[in-house]
Amino acid sequence: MARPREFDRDAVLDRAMELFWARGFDATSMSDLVDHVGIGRQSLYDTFGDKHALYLAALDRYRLERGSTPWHLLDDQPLRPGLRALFTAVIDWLLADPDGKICMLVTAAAERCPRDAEVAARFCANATDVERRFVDRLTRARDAGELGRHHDVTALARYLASSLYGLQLTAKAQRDRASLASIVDVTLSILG
Amino acid sequence: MARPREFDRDAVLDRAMELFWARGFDATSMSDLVDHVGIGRQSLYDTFGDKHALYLAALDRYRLERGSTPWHLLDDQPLRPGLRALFTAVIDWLLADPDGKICMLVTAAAERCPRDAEVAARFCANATDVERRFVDRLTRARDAGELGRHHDVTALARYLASSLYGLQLTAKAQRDRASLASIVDVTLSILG
DNA sequence: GCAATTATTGACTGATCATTCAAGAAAGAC
DNA sequence: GTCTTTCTTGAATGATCAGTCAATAATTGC
Repeated sequence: MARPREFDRDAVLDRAMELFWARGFDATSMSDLVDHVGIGRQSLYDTFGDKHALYLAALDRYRLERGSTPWHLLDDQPLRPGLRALFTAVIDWLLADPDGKICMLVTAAAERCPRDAEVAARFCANATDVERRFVDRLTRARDAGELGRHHDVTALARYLASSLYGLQLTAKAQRDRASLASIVDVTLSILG
Repeated sequence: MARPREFDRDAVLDRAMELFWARGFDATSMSDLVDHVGIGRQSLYDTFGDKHALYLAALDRYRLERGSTPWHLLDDQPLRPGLRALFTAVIDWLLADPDGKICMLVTAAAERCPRDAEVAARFCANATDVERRFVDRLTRARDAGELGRHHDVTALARYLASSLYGLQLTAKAQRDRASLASIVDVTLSILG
C-alpha cells in the first residue's frame, strides 16, 4: 500500500456526469471537467483513462443512479393509473430541470450513435431494460385480466418506450405541461 | 461589379449540411468543412460568416430541401392509409441511410437545445409546421366523416409529431423494420 | 489600356484541445 | 527512521481549433 487517494471516485464521477449530461461529449473539454470535478488533471486521467472512457463511465453511472425511472409507480398500482403516474412523473422531471436537459442516454444516442459503438451498446441495453419493464408489467396485467388478450405485449412495450423518447424530444421545444400531458393522454388512450 | 464567385452557394451549403448532419455541430471542424465543400476557407467565411452562422444556414437548407417529409402521401389518399404510408416512408428513409442518421433538426435539438436559442427557434418552427400539417389533415378528415367528432385534433397532431421523434430515436438502437413497424402499428391503432 | 472591386489562396494568429511529463507530497511496510 | 509506492500538482506537449491577414487573380466599368 501507499498513499491513498484523497477524493471519492463516485463523487468525482457524479460531477463529471453533470457536465457531460448538460453539454454532451464534444462540447465538454477535459479542462472544463478538471475545473468542475475538483481534482487534478492527472488524477482524473489516472482514475478513468482518457476522455471517452470517462464519458462512458459517466454514462454508466447515469444509468445506475440518475436515470432511475420511478418504476415503482408502474408496479405498485393497477396498470392504467400506473402508466399515467409514470408518464406524469417523466413530464414533471423534464419540466423541473431548469436547463432543459433530457435523459442523458437519449442525448448520448443522438450525438454519437451509431458512430460510437460503445455508446450505442449502452443505449441499446437501456432500451432493452425499459422494454423488459413494460413487457413484465403488461404481461402481469394481461394475466390479471386488466388487459385484453388481443394486445401484443411486446409491440405495446416498444410503443411505450418510443413514446418516452418522443415526449423528451418534444419537451425540447414545448415546455408547457398541458401540451405534454395531452400527448400522454392520447398515448395511453390506446389501452382503452 | 467585380470578379464573380466560382462556386454555387447552394451547392456549397448542401455539402456543408452533409457534414453537419452526419457529425453535428461540435464534432465538425471548419477545416473538415473546407476539405469537404471544396472551396477555400476565406470564401467560406466571406459567404456564410462564422461557423455557427454556417450551421444555421445548413439547418435552414435542410428544412427547405432534405427535410421534405412526403406530405403528399398524407394528403393524396384517405386519412388512415395516408398516415400509414407516411410513417412507413419515414421507416424506409431511416433504414435506407447507411450512417444511421436521423432528421437533422432532431439531432440539432438534442445537441443544442435549449442552450442555442437560434437552433431552438428552428426546431420549434419545424415542430409547428409538422403539427399544422397534421391538424389540417385531421380536420379535413373529421369534416369528411373519416374521423369521429370526439377526437381532439390538436392533441392528436402533437401525438403524431411526438411519435415521429420517438420512432427516430428508437431507430438509433433498433434498426430492423419489424420492430419499427410494430411501433407504428400501435401508434396508428389509436384512430380505430 | 487602367482603376475599382471582389474572389481566391495559403500562410498565419492566439486560443484551446487532449494528453503526458516530471517533480514533490503523503502514506504503508519494515 | 528509510524505502517504496501511489497520489497530487502544475507546467509542458504537439495537435487542432475558429477565425484573420495579405497577397494574388479575375472580372466589370470606363
